[in-house]
Amino acid sequence: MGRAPCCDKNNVKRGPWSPEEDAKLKEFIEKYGTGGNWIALPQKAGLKRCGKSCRLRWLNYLRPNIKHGDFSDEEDRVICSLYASIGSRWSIIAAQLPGRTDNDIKNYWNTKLKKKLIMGFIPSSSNINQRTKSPNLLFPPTSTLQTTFQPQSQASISNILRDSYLEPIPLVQPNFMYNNNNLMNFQLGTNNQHSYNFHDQSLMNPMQAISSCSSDGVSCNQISYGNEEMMCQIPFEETQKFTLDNYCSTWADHHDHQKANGYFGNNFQTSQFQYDHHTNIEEVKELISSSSSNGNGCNNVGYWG
DNA sequence: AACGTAAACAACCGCCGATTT
DNA sequence: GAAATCGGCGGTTGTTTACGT
Repeated sequence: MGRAPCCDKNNVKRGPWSPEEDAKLKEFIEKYGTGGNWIALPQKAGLKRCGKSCRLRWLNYLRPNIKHGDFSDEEDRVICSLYASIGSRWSIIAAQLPGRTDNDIKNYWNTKLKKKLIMGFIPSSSNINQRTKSPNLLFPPTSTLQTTFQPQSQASISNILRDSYLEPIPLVQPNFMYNNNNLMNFQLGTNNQHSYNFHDQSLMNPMQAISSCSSDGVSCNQISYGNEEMMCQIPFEETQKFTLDNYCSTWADHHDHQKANGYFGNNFQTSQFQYDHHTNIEEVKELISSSSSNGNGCNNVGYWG
């Protein structure tokens, strides 16, 4: 049995939003909120729109403090760095850039940033060597990665970016501490500017936890921007296994293989891919151009690249 | 000025996971 | 436990605008 459509497509308006519709939607949400039900919202607000369409319009355009255009160099680097580490998880990337929407970033990446990268307009990080000196989860000094493919010629943009070009940013450079209960505190961020509150007593997938911090600007209650303590607690014994070298397979051991495919890429397998720290920017460029033919630079390695 | 093409952006589609019934 | 429902996400498509010839 197929899923029922969210609205009667014959009875809803589609296409660009008029200023009147925008005003109606904005006024309604500012007055009553979304009520946690986007499907019912358009009728209540007097709009002949699909609920999903209203949600998108609000999140991407009408909600307060949205920024459009004029991405800074710093934003460019954040986007590239995150893309390098997590791939096209636009909502997560957007969560790191206040005022930016996933749609905006996605469009920006697809239309401009990739080209900028190819043209060499994005400066590589000055502290790229520092990362190789400091141990952390996702950027170990030397490492093998669990991937679903091996030939470097087919490596994703992400792997190359991650390894050879861009600095890690706080999201992917967690600090680890142990508390009295042999639980590891997992601190994301180095300056308390961006921190996360999440708690999971099991070996967890950090990306899954982070993804719960959506960029919707309405429901997110897990991101904090203050000095709050934030932690992700992982049982001590699990931290022994918590390295990039074996993280994927460890995670897969604790969860079903189907999910592993979801998190680490389709047809997850345990063969290893030694990645080359000396990959140069020319290869990045090549990969960008070659990956554009399959529509997604990180198809092959799922969330890790 | 008219046309064609590329770029940029907004919006839609369909799938997935979580939650509710 | 199964089905229905919903929100969220990423990929794709459609439309508008800018630019070149």
